[in-house]
Amino acid sequence: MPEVSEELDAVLRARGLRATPQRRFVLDALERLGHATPDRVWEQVQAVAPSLSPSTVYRTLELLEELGVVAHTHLGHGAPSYHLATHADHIHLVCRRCGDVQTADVRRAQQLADEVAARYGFVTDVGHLSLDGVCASCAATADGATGARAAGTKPAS
Amino acid sequence: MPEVSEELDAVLRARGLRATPQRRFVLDALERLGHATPDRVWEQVQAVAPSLSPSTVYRTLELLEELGVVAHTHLGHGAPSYHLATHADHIHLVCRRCGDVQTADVRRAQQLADEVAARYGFVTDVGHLSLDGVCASCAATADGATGARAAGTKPAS
DNA sequence: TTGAGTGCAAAGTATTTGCATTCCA
DNA sequence: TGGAATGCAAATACTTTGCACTCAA
Repeated sequence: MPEVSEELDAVLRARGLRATPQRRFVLDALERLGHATPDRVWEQVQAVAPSLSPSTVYRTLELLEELGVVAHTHLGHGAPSYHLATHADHIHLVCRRCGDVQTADVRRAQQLADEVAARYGFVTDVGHLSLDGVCASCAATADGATGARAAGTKPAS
Repeated sequence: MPEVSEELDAVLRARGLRATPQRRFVLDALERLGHATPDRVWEQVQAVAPSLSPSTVYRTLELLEELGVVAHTHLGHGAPSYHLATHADHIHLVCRRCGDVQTADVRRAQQLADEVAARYGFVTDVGHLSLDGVCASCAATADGATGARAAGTKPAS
């Protein structure tokens, strides 16, 4: 039994909102996926609740975000990626070649945020930080040197 | 007379592509704007070429990116933001409250990229780096402490 | 019981694509 | 002239919204 669902019930109760199975399904799916677009979440939820509509996924994710249970980032192309708020102590490395997203625990990210705060007064949300680039396996596959720009005329992003 | 346009002609010729006025307009607009969404570029271009269609803006930006003349990042919500490739030596600070985008020259960004490369083999494109957060003026306006999450139920992003 | 929450379908918004026409090389 | 590039409109993808029905409290 996922602990997040328990937390969810508590948070919802605290706000006088209703704990519905749909909301649990969406949260469970997201927990299982780690990070995912609304579309992927919907796919995943279909397995346990075939009638749950995309609208509900969008509405639920928005609500969960407002409640501070989940957060989202804009990785690559179009769809935003959601993940548990408790899962926010890392940054995302998004490969523009294969579209893969890996997480990284990087201390320097905080140093960067600190510097930006000191010099520009800008308060960075480190949890939403994502780096665009090329992952290790893609860099190995393609001809590392020259290919970077010329090779993929149609990058993932 | 913008120097970028001269460079554009050269780059296009080198690839056997045609130098059309539309392509110059798009590039000029982007140069003037600094960084902008396809939509904003189109708006700007309307002033000099009212008949230029949105499709052409999209196609041109895609081409220019492939040519390495411009680059894009995903700032806030949906629309990608384009900027000149020569303009890539900075990172973006995107305010989720007011949507404003400011640029910052931060040395630590490179250090962060270096650490990620060393530990994960991930090659970061520092030019695409953007930080999500709250800008100085917004932080000052809203109640800085508690309000961060509770206040704006509907953040810009 | 009763109104918050859901499902469905229609409406938006952003971007892409097909094709006939235009015009750069 | 000949084919690349454009403009227009239709097509897609993604997300939001209106409304009647359902069900958690």
